[in-house]
Amino acid sequence: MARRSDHTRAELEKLIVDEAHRQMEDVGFQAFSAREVAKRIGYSIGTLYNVFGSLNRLLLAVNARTIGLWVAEIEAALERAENDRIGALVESYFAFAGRHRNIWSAVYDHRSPAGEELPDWYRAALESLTGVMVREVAAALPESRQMEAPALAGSLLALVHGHCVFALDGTFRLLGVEAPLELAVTRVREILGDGQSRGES
Amino acid sequence: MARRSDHTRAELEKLIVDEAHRQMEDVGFQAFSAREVAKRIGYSIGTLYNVFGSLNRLLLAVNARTIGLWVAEIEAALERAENDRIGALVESYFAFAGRHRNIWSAVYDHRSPAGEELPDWYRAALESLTGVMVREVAAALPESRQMEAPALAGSLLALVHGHCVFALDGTFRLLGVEAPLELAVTRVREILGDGQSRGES
DNA sequence: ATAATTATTGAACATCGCTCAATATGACGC
DNA sequence: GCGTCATATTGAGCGATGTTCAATAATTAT
Repeated sequence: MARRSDHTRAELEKLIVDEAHRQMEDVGFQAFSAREVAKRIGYSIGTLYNVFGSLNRLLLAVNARTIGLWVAEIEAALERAENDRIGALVESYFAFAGRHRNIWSAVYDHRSPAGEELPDWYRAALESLTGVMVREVAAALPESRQMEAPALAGSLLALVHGHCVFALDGTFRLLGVEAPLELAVTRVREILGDGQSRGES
Repeated sequence: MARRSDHTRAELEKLIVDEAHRQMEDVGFQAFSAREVAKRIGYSIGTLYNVFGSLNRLLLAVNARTIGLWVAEIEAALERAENDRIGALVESYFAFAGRHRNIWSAVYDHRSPAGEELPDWYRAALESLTGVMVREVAAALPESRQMEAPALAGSLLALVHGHCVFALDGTFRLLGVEAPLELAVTRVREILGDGQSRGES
C-alpha cells in the first residue's frame, strides 16, 4: 500500500483531513465514517488512529477547517461591504450555513467526550470566529458603549446562531415565518441601538 | 420472559418510553442504546422494533415526552409569576435545559432521517411549546403590534435557544461572559420594546 | 550487513441498528 | 378438552461502527 516515503507526517495529516472534510460535506455528520475516509485515501484504519489518536481529534480537525473557511468567507463579505457591515456579517454567517449545511452542522453536532479538553488549535479557530463578532460589534457601537462589546457580541452570536438553526431545521416554517435572515438582521439592529442603522446600503 | 398478558399494547408502549426516557436522562443521546432499553425492561430488542417500528420513532416519543415536561414546567412558572411573565418564561426555559441537559439536548441532537416526516403527535408537542411563546409574546405586546406576535415569538425562541446552547456548551465562558440568562432576558426586553419592562417584580 | 527504530497494517473485539424466520402464547369454535 | 388460527415475542444473524494492538514492513543508524 502506501509507503511512508510517499508523505511526510504533516502531508499525511493534511491528506486525511482533506478527505475527511470532503466526506463530511458529502454525507453529513451522522453517516461520517473513519473507515470510509481511510479506504478512500488508500491507507488502513489503523494509520488514521496513529495520526490523530482518536476519532474525536479528527473530527475537531475537520471542524476547525470548517470554521476557518467560514471566517474567511465572513471576512471577505465584510471587505466587500461598504456601509452596512453588521448586515453583511449576519448575511454571510447565514449564507455559509445554508450553502454548507453538513460541515456547518457538524461543528455543533459533534461533542468532545466529557473530560477531554479542547486542543489549543481548536480553541484558536473558535476564537477567530468570536473575534470577528467582537471586533465588528465594537465598531458598530458608539464610544460610550465600548465596554458592552464582548457581552453584546456573545449575545449577537447566540441570536444569529439560534435563527440559523431554526431556519435550517424547519422550526420557522412550522411557525409560519418565512424570512429568518431578515428577522435576525432586524433583531441585531434593535439590539445595537437604532442610532446608526435601520436600513441603507 | 414477558407474557403478552402482562401488558396491553398501550401499557407496553408506555413501559418502553418510560425506560427509554430514563435512559436518555442518565447516559445522554450519544450513549443511548435501544438494546439497553430492551434489556432493562426484560423484553427483547425485536419487541421494541415491533412496537415503534424504528429507532427514530422511539426517539421522537422520548423527545415528545421531554417537550411535554418542559412546557408543563414553563406553564407552572408562568402561573407563579406575578408581573414579569416574560422574565419567568425565559428563566424557566433556561432552568429546564440546565437541570435536564441530556434529555433537553436530545431534542435538538436527534435528527429524523431525510424524507421522513414528523408524526402528528410530535408536531403537536412542538406546537405546544411554540404556542406558549406566541401567546406570551402577544400578551406582552401593545394592541398596535399584535400582528408581529408570531414572527417575534419565533425570534425570541431562536434568541433564547441560542443563549441556552452557548451557555451549556461553554461558548459564553470562552467569551468571558458569565451571566447568559440575564443577557438573554435583557435582549428579550429590548426586542419587545422598552415601554412596559426594564426590571420590576 | 545487521540492528534498532519507526510506520503501517488489518484481524479481532465489543457494540450498534435492524430484520425476520421460528417459536411461544392467547383466543375461539366445536 | 382439543385443535385452529391469529397474534405477540424472540434472538441469532447481518452489515456496519469505533477502537486496539501484536505482527509486519520500511526506513534509518551503526
